[in-house]
Amino acid sequence: MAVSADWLRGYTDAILLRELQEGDSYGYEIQKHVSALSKGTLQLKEATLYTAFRRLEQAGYISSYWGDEMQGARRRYYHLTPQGEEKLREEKAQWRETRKTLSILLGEDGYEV
Amino acid sequence: MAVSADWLRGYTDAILLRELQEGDSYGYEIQKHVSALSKGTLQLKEATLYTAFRRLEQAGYISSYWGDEMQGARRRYYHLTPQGEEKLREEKAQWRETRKTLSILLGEDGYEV
DNA sequence: TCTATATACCTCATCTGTCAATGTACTATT
DNA sequence: AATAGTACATTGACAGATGAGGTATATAGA
Repeated sequence: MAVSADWLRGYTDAILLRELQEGDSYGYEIQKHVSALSKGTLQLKEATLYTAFRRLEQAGYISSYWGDEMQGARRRYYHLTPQGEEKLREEKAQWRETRKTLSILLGEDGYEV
Repeated sequence: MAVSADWLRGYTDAILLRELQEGDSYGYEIQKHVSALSKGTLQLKEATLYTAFRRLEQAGYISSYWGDEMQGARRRYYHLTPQGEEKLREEKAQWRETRKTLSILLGEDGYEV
């Protein structure tokens, strides 16, 4: 079952920041990695991906630079800034809270309703 | 920590359907109940609540009727339809999938990254 | 009596993130 | 020459959340 847009909204930023925590990377690679990690259930669309990168860079959470590929298509690499690391910590805390709250509200395992 | 808008988006419908699974209810009561269950971390805004009711009724997932209050403000009660029950099952399955996927992507407890 | 608070519902304009569609450009394979 | 893969980018449309505003009843307190 695929994870749809509305359920994804708001998590995109956290996912991208988390990916960059493993080291600098670029759009296409991150897209493939997320797809692989999620076993294909989450397919970040290109437009979503690049809009998110713009947003995150504008906010100072990531910075970017062009790779020096000698052959093949050019790549824009992204780097997690200290503010981005802090933001990621917040987003993860937010996720834990949301997960707990929704599990309660939807009546899931281990949480009393 | 409060659950913010973007993290909530898309879950509203599921939450409301789940509330109605416990029996017919009305906006104000559901709002208070959700707030209590979530220990105040999730405050459904009125506008969000009522637009969601419209959406759900239009889709056939709930039906509504006016209560016969003899005193006090009038109440519009909502009732979960069979289609709504089915929809709730789907939404809960979707939530389990989303929770699993995001826990993996954000590198949480028990899931390897 | 006047005021504030709680109950209870409703609508509209605005904002924001997602995404289909479209475009550019290079490389490798058939 | 055609097809597929890599890689980035923009734009307009769409949908859900919400601030701000409005309506109405009931009760408690100054």
